[in-house]
Amino acid sequence: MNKKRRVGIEDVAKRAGVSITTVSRVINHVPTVSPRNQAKVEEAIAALNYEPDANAQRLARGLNNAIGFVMPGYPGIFYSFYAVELIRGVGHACETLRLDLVFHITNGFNDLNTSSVGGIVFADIIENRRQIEAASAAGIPCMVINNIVSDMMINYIGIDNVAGGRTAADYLIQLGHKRIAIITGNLQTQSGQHRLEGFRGRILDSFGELSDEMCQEGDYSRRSARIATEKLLELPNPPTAIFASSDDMALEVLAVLNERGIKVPDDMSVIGFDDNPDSLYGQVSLTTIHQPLFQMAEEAVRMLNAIVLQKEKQPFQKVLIPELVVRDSCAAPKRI
Amino acid sequence: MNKKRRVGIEDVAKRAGVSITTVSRVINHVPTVSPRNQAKVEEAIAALNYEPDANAQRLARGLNNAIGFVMPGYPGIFYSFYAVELIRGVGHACETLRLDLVFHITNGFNDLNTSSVGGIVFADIIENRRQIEAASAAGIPCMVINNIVSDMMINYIGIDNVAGGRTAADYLIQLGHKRIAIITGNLQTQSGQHRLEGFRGRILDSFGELSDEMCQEGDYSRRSARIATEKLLELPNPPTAIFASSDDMALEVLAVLNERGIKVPDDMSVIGFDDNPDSLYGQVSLTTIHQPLFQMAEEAVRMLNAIVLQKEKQPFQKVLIPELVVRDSCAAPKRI
DNA sequence: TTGAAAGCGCTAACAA
DNA sequence: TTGTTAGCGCTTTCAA
Repeated sequence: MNKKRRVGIEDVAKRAGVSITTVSRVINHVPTVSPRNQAKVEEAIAALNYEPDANAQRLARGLNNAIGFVMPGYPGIFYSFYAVELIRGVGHACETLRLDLVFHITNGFNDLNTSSVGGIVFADIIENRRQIEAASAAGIPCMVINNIVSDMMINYIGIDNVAGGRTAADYLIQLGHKRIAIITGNLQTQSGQHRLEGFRGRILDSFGELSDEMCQEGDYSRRSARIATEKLLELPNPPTAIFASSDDMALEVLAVLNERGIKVPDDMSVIGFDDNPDSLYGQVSLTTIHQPLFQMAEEAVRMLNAIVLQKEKQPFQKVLIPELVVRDSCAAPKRI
Repeated sequence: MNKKRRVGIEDVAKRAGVSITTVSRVINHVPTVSPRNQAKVEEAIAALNYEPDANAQRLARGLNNAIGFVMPGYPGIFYSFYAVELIRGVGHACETLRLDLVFHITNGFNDLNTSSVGGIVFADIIENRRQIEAASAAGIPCMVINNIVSDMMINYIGIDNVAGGRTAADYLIQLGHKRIAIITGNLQTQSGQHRLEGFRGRILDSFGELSDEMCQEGDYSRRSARIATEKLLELPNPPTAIFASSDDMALEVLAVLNERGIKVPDDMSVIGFDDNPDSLYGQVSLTTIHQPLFQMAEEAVRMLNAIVLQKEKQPFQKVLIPELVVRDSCAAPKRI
């Protein structure tokens, strides 16, 4: 209820002694304005401290320079390195492109206000498939981050988590490990499933099987990593290497090992996934799989914007390959 | 550029056989509509899958059901428990109040698009004083979170960090400690300054002075906490207790102590600040000072919205008191 | 190079 | 209880 009448385009026009059309031209950098008028208008804008009304512009233009960003609101999401990187990337891109960022944290069931944005970025697909379908049906371009979507014709940019899981297993096998365990991520998420799938595939290639005891289900939380690690250590024949499906979890694995006096990498190799800078500052720096979350989020916004402006055509689909980052937490096994 | 002509209020009116005004009334729950027309309009809305255009509504109403949320964009902000709690709180409140959340991560120098929001929440004041002044001058209600602002007539909701710092020192003194060190937060921030101020005040009360060596400057990063802890431990006469100005930092202190085989709380007491759940899962759970960040952010949005709707008058100013949470990382000193 | 005028999709007096 | 109509603040033809 901004009561006090804001200064409008008409005030500027009056002061500059031109029509509102000319003022509009100056605002929008339309070149056909005489230097003389240009200067007068600029003076007036500065003097009156005029700012165009974004809503009126959007209405008149029929397009929307805001993009929506929808994140699943499951508990703990904000404590993850993952979510925070995405927010940073999206935020940065919007800043650069001068787009308004309309943020939605949602459980996937409430309605999105699609009319206030030109396009929507969805971080992951969990419970919110319906929202994506509704937005698409309403003609709003959507872009899904961090999910490879094969059963819907939609724009996405994802990470090849199968390749990532495979890379982790491969590295450990190359080092000579034979008893390699995985602590999975949340298997409700595609990333959790795919990392396991890639890991299992590589293990099967070499050893023919991945035993149940070597496959502990986690959910990306530190707590689940602790429980899984303890189970692994209590095994009659514990693993010589552990692949934790996120750096956060790997850090907890490291903590448990440390508490029990098990040396890394001498007595146990640990590999993570994410390349979270937190994992650099412990006693041993963590070997991990790097995934470019920030860049992915940034590119998602840039491409979505191009699509909204019809400078790019749909569907835009891209898969990024995560890469091994060797640091200090893995070595050849001392025992077999 | 949502090309395809969306279904508008006129289409609904036509189909329902009423005027657009009546449709508008239904949308806005104006009670003076006959049940008969009400039903017809509702049918038409459902059939056409009509959704009102948020921009047009805002323009016509002259008010804005979106609020802005401005966060300082300094590096690392998103890795802090602090920032994430605020985002969660603000996000949740907007969800509840059905407000659009326009998110800005800013260095404090670029301009804010004030015209697209009804009010703005500023998380902290760092470099962005100018933005707050500009928005206020433009008549946009502002609410500052986590800062007690005495030199500006502005709405704020803050935390009494002086009291928090004092409480931490007091608890340690009560336990019998005499050599108590502080690792400060970023002293550019008010919270960093105030926690130090409160801590120092209480120390001075009991001991008359706080030596330089017992006061290590940090910046809320884990790295700075590590460096500070190392300095403290190398002292000829190290402290028996350490107050870290954030839980994140306290966790790093714990990590360093653990690496050196120093037992907590037997050989060293450690107290943090925040009440970050991460600090529950280590070997010792952290004694800390709880600050209600989530609630603060939520209330900020709620009050700001009330102000925008002129249901509450300005300035709204409130200070929350942080509280001691006793867990396992502090005990009476064994040595003096 | 400029301006008049017709909308953009909706709300809110006002009159009926 | 309903509909007519004048805006909200801007962009964009179109004609000059």
